[in-house]
Amino acid sequence: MRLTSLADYAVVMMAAAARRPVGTRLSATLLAEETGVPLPTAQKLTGRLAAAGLLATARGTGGGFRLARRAGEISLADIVEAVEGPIVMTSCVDVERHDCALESACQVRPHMSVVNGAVRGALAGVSLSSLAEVKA
Amino acid sequence: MRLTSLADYAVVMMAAAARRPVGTRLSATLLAEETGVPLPTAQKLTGRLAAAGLLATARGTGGGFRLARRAGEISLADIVEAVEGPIVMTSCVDVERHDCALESACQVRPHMSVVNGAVRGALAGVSLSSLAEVKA
DNA sequence: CGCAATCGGAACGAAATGATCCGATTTAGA
DNA sequence: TCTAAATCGGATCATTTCGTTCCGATTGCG
Repeated sequence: MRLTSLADYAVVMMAAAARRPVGTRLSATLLAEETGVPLPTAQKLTGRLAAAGLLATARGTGGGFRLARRAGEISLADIVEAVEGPIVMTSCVDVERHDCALESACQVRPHMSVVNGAVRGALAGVSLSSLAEVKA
Repeated sequence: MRLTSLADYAVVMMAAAARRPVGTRLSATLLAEETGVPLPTAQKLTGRLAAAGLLATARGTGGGFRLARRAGEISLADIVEAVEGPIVMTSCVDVERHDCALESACQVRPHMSVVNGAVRGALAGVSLSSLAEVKA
């Protein structure tokens, strides 16, 4: 019930990126220095974030990346899912993975879907722009 | 952003226990057979749940355990915390663990507290009695 | 045309989780 | 009172995932 430090780093990096003026050219090195995240780890994260469509990348010398969408259009859930994969409380909720010992007799599963939606909603309700604001 | 299978098992076991009439004498063996959870794992879980005050245990031949409180007074958050420890999204939220690279300059932390509360609230709002109900 | 700087993926090591086993404690019955 | 069965409790070991690090592919500039 805690998000991995990878996801934690990703959130901090994205917030730092959102604090820059839109269109600013960013690099993994820059964000690593600014956030204190180890450079190799930052590179790994940018890769995942780009693969998820949250960052638009450009290779080459003058390359780098920028936010693919406005900060207000990116939610905390998007970032977490980009790094950790789908948000699912239990494997029961995952699409077609019947490894429950009780199979269909499991009475808890339908409730889990509700809980899952509530948790995901809590994360989806927080936009990156609000995270970039300086104060609470 | 997913709870461990240990916590998953614990929820299923507690739900199975809540479905029994109040005061019924339960054992780890019984719940293991009913839920399909491996017996040693079930024993480990009952230990943690008892240590958290969710189960009242009795040793000896006629021993076993029962719910320490009414099912309506036990929330999903209680179970998860009993197995996984405190619910904290990031280490920042944890009490006095300043290992953030940015230390106090981290602008994201105050927002995390809000998110943390929202997620915890989603889990605390689900009681064990509702989980024990047969239908969604 | 060569060089520098960047992203992208692959391999390694470490930590935590999950499953298993054995010992300590307690009560029921003889 | 003593034996014995049944339970909880803690300690040990394999497995998986996470986290870090390193190296190759690609692109733009001099």
